[in-house]
Amino acid sequence: MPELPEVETVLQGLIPVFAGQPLRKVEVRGTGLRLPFPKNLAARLTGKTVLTLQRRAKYILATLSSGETLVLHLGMSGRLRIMPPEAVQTEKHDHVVFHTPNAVIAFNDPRRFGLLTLIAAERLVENPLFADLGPEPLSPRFSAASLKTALAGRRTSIKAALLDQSVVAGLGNIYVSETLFAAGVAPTRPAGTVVETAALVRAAKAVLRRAIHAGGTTLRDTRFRGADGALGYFQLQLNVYDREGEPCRRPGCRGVIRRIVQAGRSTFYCPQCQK
DNA sequence: AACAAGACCTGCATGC
DNA sequence: TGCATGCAGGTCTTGT
Repeated sequence: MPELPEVETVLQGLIPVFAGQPLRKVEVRGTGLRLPFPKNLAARLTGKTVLTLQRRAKYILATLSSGETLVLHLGMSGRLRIMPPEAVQTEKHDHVVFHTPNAVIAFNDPRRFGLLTLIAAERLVENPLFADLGPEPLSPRFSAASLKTALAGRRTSIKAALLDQSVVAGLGNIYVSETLFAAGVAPTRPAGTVVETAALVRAAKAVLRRAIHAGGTTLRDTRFRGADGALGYFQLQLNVYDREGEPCRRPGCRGVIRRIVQAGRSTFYCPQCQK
């Protein structure tokens, strides 16, 4: 589920039921996900109030009245299931369950690539999870000039470079393919040779904004019925991702979408449109 | 320093 | 039906 737009969608759904709320009870099942859970996790959360909620890259950050920040990453398969207190259901792979006065929120993650930890707020930026993150793609810090600098001298493919969270923080496998298509850049080009950084930056911002808009629309009316952000994909028209063998959507283009594997991951592109 | 490959997990679709 | 294979929206570690 989780690239930047999906995380943003989950965050927007979480804010009304989590921000400002006291954690009356927290259930922790198992010993951890990608990283072990912190010691005494349930005790350190119980009775604390969630002060603010924000997103950084693909992480959700909840500052707590204890001075710690609850850090959440959805990995590949993480979901937050928001339930009214009178209709709580437990599911397989529910790892942490938060109880607030108005909602019960379950962090469910079958593949367990997700992450949930606590970090002292003043030490957040120096934490290894965050220290090397690049600029937020929707911020002015992600610009043609900054991308040019980040790509300079790099011989890996532009596809792999844009997936690198230290180059830009939040793009994932779907939106890198969509960005390269929108910018007309072939995914195999060595990153350091790509001069179209202005086009790439413009494309990435546009693709992400559209995706956030689509995801947000879906979430609004499903918030209490298993909102999971994945629904957003039903609304967003993808131009290349998962469209191998299908015709290019660009008007007048006779190209057929191809799938290749780069750094172990699928890349989709139109050989006619992307040079 | 930068890069590709492997590792971590479970679930699902496909083909025999 | 069972079984094997390959695939999945991420990121960290390993070895070159």
